[in-house]
Amino acid sequence: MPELPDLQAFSHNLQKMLAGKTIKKVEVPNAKKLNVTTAELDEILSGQKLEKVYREGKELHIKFSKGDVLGLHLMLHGKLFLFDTKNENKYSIIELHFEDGRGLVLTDFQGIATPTLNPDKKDVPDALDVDAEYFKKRLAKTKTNIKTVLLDQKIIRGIGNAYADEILWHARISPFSVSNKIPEAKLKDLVKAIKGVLEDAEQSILKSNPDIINGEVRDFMNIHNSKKKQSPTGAAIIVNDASRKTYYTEEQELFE
DNA sequence: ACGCGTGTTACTGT
DNA sequence: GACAGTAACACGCG
Repeated sequence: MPELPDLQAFSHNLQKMLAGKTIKKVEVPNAKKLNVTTAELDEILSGQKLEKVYREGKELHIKFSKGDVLGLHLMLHGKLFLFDTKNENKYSIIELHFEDGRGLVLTDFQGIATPTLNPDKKDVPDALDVDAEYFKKRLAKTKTNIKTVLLDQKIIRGIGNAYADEILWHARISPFSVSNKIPEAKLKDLVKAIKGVLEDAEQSILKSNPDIINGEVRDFMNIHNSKKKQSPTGAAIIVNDASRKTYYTEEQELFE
């Protein structure tokens, strides 16, 4: 469930709470897709000091003193918890035990959240780094609708279903617009909306939940919000009937 | 109490 | 190959 602003808030707080701690042991009760063996992971990380936690696309990255990085992808339901001495949370995927006795656990009842040791560098830009020029070039031949593009991690990393709707409303672009029909000026609005919506959301989350490291806060969202019937400017919010719901209004221009 | 929600991969079909 | 659509993963939550 967490999207980019949630992950951004988590990384901020994990950094505050965990930087400087040294790994005593790593346990991996359930990570089918981990790219190294449990023994290798424990061997490599044990003794290293946790230096930094940051977000890359939809992953959290934990950087250690010898330069190794542990990537955590929370997928739909991954949750992080801190614990004293022993993890009591169900559905544990991976546990980092620190020398002071405390620990960090990633859980996922669905079992699909994934840790990765030293994930490959991606050349796809992060959502907070794109500019209009990039979109113009990248979308020139793309006929897919713009919402699908925002969700495509091979084009732009970090945006999920809920924030895609929120961003497109702010840019006043219909989610069903054909990507290569969107005029350049509108692509500029889109880039501004991406940064504005995502950065404002992170601030809202940290303001209402200063220590958050899991879950999600969505009550401030204006469009992708089942409790709201109208946009802030008074237009009726329309919800389509697909498996991934799209929320939008007639205020958004359709390019086709 | 029961239906909704979320990311990714894998697959079919046009 | 581009693009659309769907299922599966399986439970917490209101």
